[in-house]
Amino acid sequence: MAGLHRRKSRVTLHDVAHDAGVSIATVSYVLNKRGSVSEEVRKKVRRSAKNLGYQQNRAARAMKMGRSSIIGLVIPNIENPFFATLAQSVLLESQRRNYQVFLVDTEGSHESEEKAMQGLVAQGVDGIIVFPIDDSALKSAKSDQLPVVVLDRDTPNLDLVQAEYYAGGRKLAEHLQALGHKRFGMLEGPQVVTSARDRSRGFLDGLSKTSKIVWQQEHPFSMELSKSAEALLKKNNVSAIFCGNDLIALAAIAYLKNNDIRVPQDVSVTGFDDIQFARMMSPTLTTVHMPVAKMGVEAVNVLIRRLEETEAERTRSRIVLDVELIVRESTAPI
Amino acid sequence: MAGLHRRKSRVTLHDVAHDAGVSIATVSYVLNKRGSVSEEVRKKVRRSAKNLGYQQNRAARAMKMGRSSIIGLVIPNIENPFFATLAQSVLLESQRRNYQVFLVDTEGSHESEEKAMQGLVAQGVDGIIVFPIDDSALKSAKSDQLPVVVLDRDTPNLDLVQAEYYAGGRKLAEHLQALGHKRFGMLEGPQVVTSARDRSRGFLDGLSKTSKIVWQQEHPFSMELSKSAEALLKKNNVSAIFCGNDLIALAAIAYLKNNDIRVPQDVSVTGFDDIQFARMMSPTLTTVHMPVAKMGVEAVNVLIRRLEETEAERTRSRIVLDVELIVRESTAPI
DNA sequence: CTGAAAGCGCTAACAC
DNA sequence: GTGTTAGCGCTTTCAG
Repeated sequence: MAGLHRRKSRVTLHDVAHDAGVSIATVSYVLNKRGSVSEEVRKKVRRSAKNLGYQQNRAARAMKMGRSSIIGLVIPNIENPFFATLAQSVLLESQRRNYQVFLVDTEGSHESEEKAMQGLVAQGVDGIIVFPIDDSALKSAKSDQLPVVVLDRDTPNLDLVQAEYYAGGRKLAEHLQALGHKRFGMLEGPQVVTSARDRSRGFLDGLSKTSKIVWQQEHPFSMELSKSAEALLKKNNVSAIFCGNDLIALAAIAYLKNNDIRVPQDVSVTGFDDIQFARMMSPTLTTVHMPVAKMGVEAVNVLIRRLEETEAERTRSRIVLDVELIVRESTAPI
Repeated sequence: MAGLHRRKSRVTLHDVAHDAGVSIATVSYVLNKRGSVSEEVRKKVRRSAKNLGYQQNRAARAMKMGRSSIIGLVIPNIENPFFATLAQSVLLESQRRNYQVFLVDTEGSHESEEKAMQGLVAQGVDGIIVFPIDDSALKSAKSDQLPVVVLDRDTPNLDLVQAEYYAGGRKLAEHLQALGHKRFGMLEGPQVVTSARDRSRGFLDGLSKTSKIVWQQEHPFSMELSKSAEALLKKNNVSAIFCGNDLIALAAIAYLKNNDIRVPQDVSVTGFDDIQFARMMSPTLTTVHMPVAKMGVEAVNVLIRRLEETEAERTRSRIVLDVELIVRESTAPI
């Protein structure tokens, strides 16, 4: 049991062939359900394989076939529940379809994103699904080298899966105005990111002329509230606050409460994404539900379709999923 | 740009060798900093490699070397922030040390855990880090086939990294009693899991004879509160509630508040793990801080050490990390 | 219906 | 110092 740990020379096709008294080619045929092998030999081979505990050497197979059945998934930060859910759905769908996935967390750094893409190509992945930090070029995404599916950020020439951010922003504006709100604060996501920009645009476009943006500030998609954001919140001079995502909203609400500004009595707050926790916090969060899980599944579908397509069918896919306004407790009539 | 997507036959050693006018062996030597090659040739080779955009074919290398520089990470549920943080630390540490990682999410199913381990071995990973669903055997963990590091659940013969659960439980008991609490409810984690059992044991052992457990119930490590748990909470007949982890605590608090039972005025609640959100909710959560990130790093260290060790040094490592009581708002004097 | 054999791209003896 | 070469384990064409 406590034997040595170097990869023990595993059972190979050769061993199985020898054991079954056939050639390695035959074994390969049987195991891959290819070619025509008599039922009799078939059984014999299978038995030998099982007895010896044969396991295909994927590296060898990958090398021979030029395909590894591995896909790479690159995301900015797995600690963000949004990405956790996304990763989970990509993982499960991939497993279901017999692909393994290399997960790379870039920690929001362009440099590691760059390196990750390179690294994955070197590793011989068949394709990559990437949720980029922001819209900046995505230089390594040489889609001519291998298929790349981009999540969220629209990138020329690459397959895309995203959600209706603009519509989501509008819905929030309409909802808040229906409650009578007229003076707004905005803690937007980084505007260098399309999806954040679209949310803001949708929100702003949804505002009527009687509504007013009292203050507006960019904020990282994170729970660490910036000093300037705190200063703005403290002013307590708006009746509703639009936040770029749920994490920002979460942080804002916590801060407001600590400063004796009640949510939603004194100020309404909205999020975006609808992470798991949005409905567990208090007050529960009014937000826009993102079809994260579906995004993951679609991304895998698009990628695998691309991997298995013939050249003729090449046409960029662009999948845009619906979002939904989820009204909870953090917003109330003025 | 819109070229075909089959893996374009990549630049190989041979191409570089040809371009540089040397043999492939020389190129290999240069690129792997092995053997002795004159500085002149060295430069020439590097230039050619760069020009042609050479990228090592890892599959071929893996096959030749019998080592893939890939490690497998198996966890029950990446959506649980605890595991997200863990995964992140494993990912980063692995990347830092030039290993890629296959992440597998077993969704809490023994069957997929089993399959995952098998699959990873087949894929040719060098080693596996696994956070098992529970203590049941972990049958596929043939540590004689490749190194396996187990997180959290103590498993015979396998390297282990875990935390001081027992001590954590005790600290909670002491803290609550110091606040004057005497009547307790327990929403423990699944007792089939050692780590959950240890938390409970620690808590119970930390109680003095004047303290009383009014009710005690097992609960999955999740935010979906069970009906029976709700019934218990509703009774409102205890002054403090021990929860198996933060998620349970989160759900319990939300439920209590919905039923007009105030936390901590009417009842104190404690969690375990100290996930990111524990300090963002309201009330902020008193809990036991788990050194998750450190666990991940240690696991990678142990695994890689094992991968690179010579047989002689084999000795099972068992790393137990300290935990820390974090007092926040969800607990108060009676 | 089955087998022999040619590589996939790479590393590392071993020659020169 | 540098090149030749033998495989790693597998798939697949081509003979038989």
